[in-house]
Amino acid sequence: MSEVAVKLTGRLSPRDEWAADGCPIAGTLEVIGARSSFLLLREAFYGCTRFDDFARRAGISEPVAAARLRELVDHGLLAREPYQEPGKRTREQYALTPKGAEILPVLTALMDWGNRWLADSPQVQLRHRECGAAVSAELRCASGHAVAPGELDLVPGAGSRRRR
Amino acid sequence: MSEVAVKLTGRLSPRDEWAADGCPIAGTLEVIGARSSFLLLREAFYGCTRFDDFARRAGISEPVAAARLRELVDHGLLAREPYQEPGKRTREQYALTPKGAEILPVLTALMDWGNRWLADSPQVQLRHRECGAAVSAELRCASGHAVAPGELDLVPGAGSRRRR
DNA sequence: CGGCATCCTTAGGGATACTG
DNA sequence: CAGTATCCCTAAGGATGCCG
Repeated sequence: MSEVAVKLTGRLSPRDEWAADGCPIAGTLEVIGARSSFLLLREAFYGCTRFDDFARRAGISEPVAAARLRELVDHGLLAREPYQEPGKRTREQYALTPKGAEILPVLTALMDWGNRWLADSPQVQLRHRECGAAVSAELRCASGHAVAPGELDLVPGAGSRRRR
Repeated sequence: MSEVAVKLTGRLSPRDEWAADGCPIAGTLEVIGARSSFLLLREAFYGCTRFDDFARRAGISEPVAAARLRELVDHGLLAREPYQEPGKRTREQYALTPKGAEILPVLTALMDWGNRWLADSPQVQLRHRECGAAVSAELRCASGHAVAPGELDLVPGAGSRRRR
């Protein structure tokens, strides 16, 4: 069995101090790493806004849904907002913030991989509304080139600046 | 606070039977959903091959590393292979398979989000070796268009066919 | 409808010590 | 070096029931 040439070879090896929490991947997992968090975000993208729908469609119990939704709100990925349909009482809804909306590539990449490699799960595709073509999360550089895994270097330090 | 226009509006709402395991996202999480699995895969991309390095650099204990590595091997994301440096004894190494290599967009998307939104984690960037530009996981359709979140439709059914 | 309180089970994960 | 064995703790999560 041959070795797969996908390592980010070259000058990449990060220092050992990169243990768990000193890395943006690990940091992101601290925020959305729970299974139910992924599922709730999935439902948010699917259009869920109400508590009951979140719990039912994500297939998780209400206490868990309540806890995770609160976490997501506290971390600023979802915003809880009152809304009122004419003639009805005030209700609460959960809506994605820009910070939460940018999780979409993560979910898309997970969906892509599942579609390709999991034989027992149904295929689900995102499509570009204008042209109908399948959408996936692919590696691109800022210059617009499609990037293969072997063409990557890993560099520490400042890249795009943080927003908040 | 205004609503964010990022829902995949249109004819998207999946049926309720989409509970946890009937979705490629949930399916993928069944395979790599544990925190330590992500971290081990991260290290595999960073070039780790040996057990000790996996455990130490991922910052997890040996028993956990052993359990997760076995899972990843069982699921076909890593391959355990004997290798031998000249004049030394045989050793085992873990190498990414094509199935495992395709997790890279997931990790890249997680890294992107952490770089942008987590003020307390160090910035780490992937760069395109040829041109030096920053690499990210971005949404593209098969026709090559960059796709904004609001331009998406979700469709069930066959997309790219499974390999194995 | 949108939760919270309580109780319980399981899975993830750390520490330590030991083996081939 | 590459694990295993044991023990224990904590977090994730389900079930049920109650409340404004």
